[in-house]
Amino acid sequence: MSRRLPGAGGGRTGIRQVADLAGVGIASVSRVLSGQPGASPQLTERVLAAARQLGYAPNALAQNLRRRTTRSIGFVGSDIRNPLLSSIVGGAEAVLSAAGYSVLLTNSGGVPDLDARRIEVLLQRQVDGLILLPASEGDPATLAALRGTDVPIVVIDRILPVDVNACYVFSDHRAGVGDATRHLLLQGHRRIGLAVAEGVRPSRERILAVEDAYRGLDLVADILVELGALSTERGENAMEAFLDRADPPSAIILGGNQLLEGALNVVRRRGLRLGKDISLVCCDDLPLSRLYDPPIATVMRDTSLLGQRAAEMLLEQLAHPHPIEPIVLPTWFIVRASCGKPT
Amino acid sequence: MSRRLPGAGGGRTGIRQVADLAGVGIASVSRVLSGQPGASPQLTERVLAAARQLGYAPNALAQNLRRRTTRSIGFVGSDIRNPLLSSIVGGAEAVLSAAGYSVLLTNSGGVPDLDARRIEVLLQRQVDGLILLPASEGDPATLAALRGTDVPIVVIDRILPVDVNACYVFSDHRAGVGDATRHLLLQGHRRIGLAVAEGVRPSRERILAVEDAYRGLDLVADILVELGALSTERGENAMEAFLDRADPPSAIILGGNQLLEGALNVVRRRGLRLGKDISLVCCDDLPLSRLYDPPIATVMRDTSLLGQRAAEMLLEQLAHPHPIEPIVLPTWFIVRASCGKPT
DNA sequence: TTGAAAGCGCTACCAC
DNA sequence: GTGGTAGCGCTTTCAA
Repeated sequence: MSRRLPGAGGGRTGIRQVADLAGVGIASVSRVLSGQPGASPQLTERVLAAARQLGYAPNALAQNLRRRTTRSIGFVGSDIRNPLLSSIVGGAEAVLSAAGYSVLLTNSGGVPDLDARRIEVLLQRQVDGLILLPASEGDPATLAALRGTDVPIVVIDRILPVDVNACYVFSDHRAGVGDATRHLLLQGHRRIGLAVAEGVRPSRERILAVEDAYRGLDLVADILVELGALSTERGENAMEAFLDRADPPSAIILGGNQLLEGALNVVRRRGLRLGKDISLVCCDDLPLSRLYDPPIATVMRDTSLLGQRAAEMLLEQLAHPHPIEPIVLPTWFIVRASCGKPT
Repeated sequence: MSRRLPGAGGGRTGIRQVADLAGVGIASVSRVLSGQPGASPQLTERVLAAARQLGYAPNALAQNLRRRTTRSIGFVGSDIRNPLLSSIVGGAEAVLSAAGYSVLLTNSGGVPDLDARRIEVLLQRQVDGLILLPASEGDPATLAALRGTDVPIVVIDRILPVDVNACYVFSDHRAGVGDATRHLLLQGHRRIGLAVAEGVRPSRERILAVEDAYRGLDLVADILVELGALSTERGENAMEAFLDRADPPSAIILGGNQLLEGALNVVRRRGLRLGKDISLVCCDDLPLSRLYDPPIATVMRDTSLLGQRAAEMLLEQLAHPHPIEPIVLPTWFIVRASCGKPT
């Protein structure tokens, strides 16, 4: 029994209305509008006219349910407010939307448990794929959620257990931090402080890079590591921890731009001269890093590209799932005046 | 042992499988899992057990199609890479996901035509509502797309024609810029350069605020306005345009943090001393603005709050559509050393 | 209390 | 070529 009211305001305009107005079957409407071959010019014409007249747009929900694909992907990150993440998201969104995909964005705020929940929601929503930059690499709930699905997963700068079946896009943190460390060592620094996040790949790589650099110059590694979150406060704490030691490092590498502001606060507060009393290198850029006085030496990378590559990799997997080698994108060190010789 | 092997058992686990395993009808499964009253304890128990055993999660697509609501909202912005936008998105996402909504994020890159397309896509995807921060206020395609829908729309810092039927969250740009201008005038500045984006509410408000400030002090307004995009290059151009004049302004207000880096480049290149040779105020913060030498005087606002309020307003409209007054959130001026007396 | 069945709006198969 | 029609997986009457 049809419950469509006659005239305006009755039912929403669906494929049925278009078919009626054009005087054809709904199958034909579907075919024409989805550009499938095998419709006569005049039928095509009639359908198009009717659709235009009604301002018809297909209900993606129904299409998706039927087609068993949503052309949407889920992005799971910790905090979009972080310029790093937003740049990655921006890069990924550009590629994905150009390919006709929509991005479902979730923010866990760094709470692992939320990561898991958000992933479950995304999977319920039948996303076709996932791009992940989780706060932690080992959260059981997150891993369980991930193991329960078949959709392609691309992970950025994290390593998940093999049974999760993900693809990877990494930054070559070793290159940039290695160069930075070598520079510091050649300047004469012998004890280096390293403040990094806990339990994620970039931190491990950075620590290894520093160690390697010592070794490469036949020096005995003398490294102080501060593990913790990535935040302004943490930047302050770590910096103070380094400087309060009886044997403070003469150079410090910050494993994240979120730490920079805090670290600089401490430097100022203590009246230290950057590049003289203490040398500083920051991983990842900030808009004014280059213009700071003195300019902040930085380990750079193209974060937008990181997102783009992740998206491309996902699209590839969507088209044709297959095991694939991780992509490794470059980082590079830019010497600036925040690094100087030790006193 | 709840994980199903791929391919095992034939069909994906749907409500049907749960019903069969529990030996009940699918209607009962639906009722139990959506927490509707009127199911006996033992039925509930059986269904829950079966669902758990199969690792069943309802297909949100099917639910949404049937319920005619998706619990998703679309966010349309120009560039998520802009810290301002990412902070707004972050605030909105937090509120929305806490309320059970997902966010579909789109980035137009500032191309008005893309704004329109993205909105159409979101509407096809049946989002329940829209949060907009469009690049332009007057793009015909965008407005047409917006007029074609009934979903609640919340617009941030833009004004759309009344026939679009949107709700608004504004920043009180006049307060902050007014205070900044008064400060500059009281310092003795008489000619002020203002670099703002073209054709959007914040720019109009800022111009008015500057004019009002002159008037309030019984001064004849002497304002130079540079209209354009918001980018580093534009910051350079605008700054050069101001400084190249025969009668350059002694103080400059930048209507967007995207302009700051470019403006500072020019200041440096020309060897000008900020706060002495030229005074500078920037609208919206950057992580290192406060630590710059000299610190950058800034018109502040809580951008995350902007996103939160927008989200809350949308949720309100979702629950109960009704005309509602715009929300206006504060901005405030923070004097810093980049402002000084004119020479 | 429970279940069968009618769709939600669409695609794709199959017959004409 | 074209148009019925059977579902996609779910919710929600309605009847039992």
